[in-house]
Amino acid sequence: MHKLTSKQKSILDFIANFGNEYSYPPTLKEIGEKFRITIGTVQDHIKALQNKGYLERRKDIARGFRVVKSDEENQKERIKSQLNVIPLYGNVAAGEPIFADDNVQGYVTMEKNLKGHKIHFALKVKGDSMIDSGIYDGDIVIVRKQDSAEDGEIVIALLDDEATVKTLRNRRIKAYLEASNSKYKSIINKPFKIIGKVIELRRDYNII
Amino acid sequence: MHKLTSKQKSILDFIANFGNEYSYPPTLKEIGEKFRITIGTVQDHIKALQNKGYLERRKDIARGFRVVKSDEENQKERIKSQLNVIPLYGNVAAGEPIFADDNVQGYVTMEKNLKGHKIHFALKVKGDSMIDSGIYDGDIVIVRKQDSAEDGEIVIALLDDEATVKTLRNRRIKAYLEASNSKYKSIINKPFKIIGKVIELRRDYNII
DNA sequence: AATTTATGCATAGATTAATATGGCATAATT
DNA sequence: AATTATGCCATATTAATCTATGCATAAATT
Repeated sequence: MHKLTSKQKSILDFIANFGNEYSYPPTLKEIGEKFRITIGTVQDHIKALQNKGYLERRKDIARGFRVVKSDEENQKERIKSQLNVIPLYGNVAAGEPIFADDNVQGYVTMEKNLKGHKIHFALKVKGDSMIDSGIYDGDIVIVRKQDSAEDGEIVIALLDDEATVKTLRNRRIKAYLEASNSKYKSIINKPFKIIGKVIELRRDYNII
Repeated sequence: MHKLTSKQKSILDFIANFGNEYSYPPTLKEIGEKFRITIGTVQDHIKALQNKGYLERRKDIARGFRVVKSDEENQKERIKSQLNVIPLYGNVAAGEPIFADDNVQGYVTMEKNLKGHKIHFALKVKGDSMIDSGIYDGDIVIVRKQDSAEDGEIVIALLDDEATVKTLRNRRIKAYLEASNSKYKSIINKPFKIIGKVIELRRDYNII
């Protein structure tokens, strides 16, 4: 891959980070002012960056830049910008509305895109009924809201008006919820409602 | 706070999300085309959004929009700004330098502050030797670099030039590494070096 | 030595985009 | 009933921005 000159790199960085302060890319003129060079010179640099594949640009479009590649720092910034901040709900007591604002204990960040653009939330796991699936008391599960799931998927279900983490069993005549702990029996004869599917697990170890 | 009409809200959303596809805000004309209204009408809507405090705009600046976010949005932004982007290393083969750039498989974000300001990295777990501690093959552990740890803490240790996840046992005469799986024996008579301590666990469930 | 690349200047012209006005109709609010 | 806000159009003007072109020099490359 073509390497950038230091001048080109600093211009690329400028373009990439301009949006942190404003919310739009710079114009040629603004770039020129920053580096005390004329527009014509800026054109040349831009052209070089395009040729080297670091920058895309829409013709005749004001501020029509798009940074394709960039250095590591910029990549990190971009990762940050693609994060989703989702609410973390605590233990939901029976009868309480699950998604009440009062229940928000904090916020968790997750990478979006990969996991579809549906609505997500996080939930703190209570109890050890899923221990054989490696989900422990106090773990945090990230959940995608949906009202159905496949056999074997770990779901959040509403049971007796309480949110609970279980494995969904869906293969026979009737769907039921299965605990991943031999101490617990599967829940077969109670009605339940699936509210989401677990897509990620987080566990914090206590730090001294 | 003034409430938005549905028209105003959809225009605000359009402006806010335009940058997801491009990397710059739209022009008045582009907004107009989207909603099949003329520029003059767009002007009116923009003015309304500005008056209500949802949108800022630079005079005479092409695409000079800036969506002013609600309180909730701002809080999320603040959370994002306190994130740390750390490298994710893959399985480190014997003899290879652990922190080589070539081994970086991606990046993971973590909330900083809480966990000290030391240097962190992430590692993909290979094998099932920690299964009884709820750490599975393919899980990602977030590690804080340090060269010692307390009894019972889960550490990343360098053993035969390979990075491995184990529980540190440190209570008797001699420290040793313990697997969390009855199939595996503890590693007592080999020299090892602690390179970090596991502070967080992440597990992705496959999404359909 | 010749060529290419990077860096720079200057300027005219074309195009894009924002602004300024004025007018009209309807719904919501006072 | 009067006022205000909303929602819409049309057009002329000004400002911002991009493009095209030619020229110059030093450094790196062939």
